[in-house]
Amino acid sequence: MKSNKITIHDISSALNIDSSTVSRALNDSPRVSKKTKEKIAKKAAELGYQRNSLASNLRTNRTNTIGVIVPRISRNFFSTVIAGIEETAYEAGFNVVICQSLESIDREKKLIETLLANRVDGILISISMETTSYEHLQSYYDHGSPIVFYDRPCHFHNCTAVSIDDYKASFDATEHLIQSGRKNIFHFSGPQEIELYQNRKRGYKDALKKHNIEVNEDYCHESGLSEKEGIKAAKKIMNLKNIDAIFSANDTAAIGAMKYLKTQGIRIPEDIAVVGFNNDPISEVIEPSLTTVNQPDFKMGKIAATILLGQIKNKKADTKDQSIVLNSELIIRNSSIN
Amino acid sequence: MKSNKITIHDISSALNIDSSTVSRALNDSPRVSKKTKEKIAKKAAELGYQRNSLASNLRTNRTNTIGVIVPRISRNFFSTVIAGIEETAYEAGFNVVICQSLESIDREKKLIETLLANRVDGILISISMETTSYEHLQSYYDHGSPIVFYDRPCHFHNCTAVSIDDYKASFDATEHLIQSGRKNIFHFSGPQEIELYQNRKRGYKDALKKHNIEVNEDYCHESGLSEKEGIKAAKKIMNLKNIDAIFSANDTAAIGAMKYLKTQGIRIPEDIAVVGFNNDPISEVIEPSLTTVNQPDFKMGKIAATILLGQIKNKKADTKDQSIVLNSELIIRNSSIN
DNA sequence: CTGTTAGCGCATTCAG
DNA sequence: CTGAATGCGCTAACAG
Repeated sequence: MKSNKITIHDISSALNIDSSTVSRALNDSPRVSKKTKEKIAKKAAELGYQRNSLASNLRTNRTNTIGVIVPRISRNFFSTVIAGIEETAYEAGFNVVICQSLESIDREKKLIETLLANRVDGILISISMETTSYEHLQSYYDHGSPIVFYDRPCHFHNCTAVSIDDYKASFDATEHLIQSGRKNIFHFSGPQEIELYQNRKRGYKDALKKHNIEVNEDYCHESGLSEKEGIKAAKKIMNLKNIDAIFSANDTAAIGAMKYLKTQGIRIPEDIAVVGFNNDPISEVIEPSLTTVNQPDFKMGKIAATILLGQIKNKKADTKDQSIVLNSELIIRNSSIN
Repeated sequence: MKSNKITIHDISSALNIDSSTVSRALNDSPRVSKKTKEKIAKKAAELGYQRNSLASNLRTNRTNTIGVIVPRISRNFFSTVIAGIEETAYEAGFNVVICQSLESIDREKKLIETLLANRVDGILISISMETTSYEHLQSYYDHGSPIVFYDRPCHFHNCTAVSIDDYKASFDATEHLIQSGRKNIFHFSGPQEIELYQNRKRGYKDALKKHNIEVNEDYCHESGLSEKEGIKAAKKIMNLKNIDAIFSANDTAAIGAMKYLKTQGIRIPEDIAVVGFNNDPISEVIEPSLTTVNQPDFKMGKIAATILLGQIKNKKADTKDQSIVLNSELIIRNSSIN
């Protein structure tokens, strides 16, 4: 019914202590005696006081909230990253606002504006697949609040980016396929405007080169990362006839492809070996023959959040780490290709 | 660098128009002439003015934000509900704060407190599996802001709940199994303190009764809804020996069970037919023999959000709809059990 | 249609 | 250690 209209003034007058002291006590300022603090805390509880964070935020110009922009929360990798971010933020007393760009640059722009308008103290962002320039981040950056990129690396001023070494992971994955006897390796890739996909493709190509395998551009399928796209790519593979392995930038696409290939009587991994990127647990359950580049998801969230919170605290310190690279791990699920 | 310190006063003094008029103009009040509005809009753009919503929120005691509590964002059903909520809210100019309870009542409590502290204008909640009483919602409710339940029905004051008819859907699903010749139907259920699971179990039992099949309590497995639990239940089924069908309250559990059963040489659906609840798209792809109760997810989000926004607008109107029931649909994926 | 006045609830100077 | 005074930026009476 009636909103809890208890303010610091109510407890101030009830106790005959000035509201400024009450404010300090409630914020656990060292400048208030323990005794007074206790008295105030007790009264506050008694009256059912709840701080009005809107007022507090206005006054301090801080919201104790970080914004997280994620391409899509339903993707397991991202929801696990979010779990890591939340754990870290909650422990530090920060709130988390999660927004999904749905891989759309327009939507991403709007979200940034909204987060700016809501004065979040910092942003963690994994840019959308459509994002190739960062002007829309500029206004936020100018505002002075920190931005940390995760998963999909970016170069924007000297903002920190937390990611794995996509080049190396791709190189290793491709080399793994080569070492298990494959030569005609197809690659599912994404938009080359995005650094992540560039790096992965480079890793793929360089592994081929190292082993003196000719790079065939027809073997690279650039597209989105849905199961549907995986199926489309698989059809392309069927037409090529001689493909004996797939290195996919994404599990979902890989699963779609495998599903289709199986319907065509292809045995996996015997006929075509598959390595996917991103560790979706369904792949483990459903496609035990899918070898996977396992990315640190939860850990990535924790680390990215920790860095962001650090930057929020030392507003001044502009000595930001340029980039943090985490290790990934190749999980080989089916021994038959070893 | 410097935060955009442009306030309405800056544009007020630049134009020699009082700040209150500026405020009105910026809010598109009908009480300001079109001419003045244009002049103000132009100057605002020129100076790069951005409203400080913190101040606005403090003044109006509204945040134009709704809170969404969801058990787990990674579950496809929920992430699609969220998509529906977001679409509706964004169109209406509202922000959405998504929080996951992770099925924990403690966490749910904290989230409610946080949302209350952040003065969201309304809450959409699908209660956690641990939630059997609603005291923790009381403080929020007392505050006067509306709460709408979705998916998992609740009776809390006269708050609206949007859900499907779980009883009927379960009845139909079970009857479908019976009509395809099954008699020993196992049921994966959840905590019976939760209305949703009660309803589903009732539907299951009543369908059996209607067809004069004895209800065997040993055939009901009450537990969480993970794949792991599905496997556990499947082991129980193997011991029972005579089970020829499963009606699961959840796709994920059903998939886990199917996976295990297959490893045991059980053919699905020939030996054991399976119906799952919740429409996880992976089930369609991966387990084409899994028949599913298809719930309206996106639509549910849209409807729940629309109702909540309506209640936020007509603060006074306490004539809340008690409950909204949406239709579900049985999607039969494998014709062999018809 | 526009200006005047007065806070929203809190945190932070500056005094003591 | 505590009190008095001030204003964050905006909006909502109330006038005119």
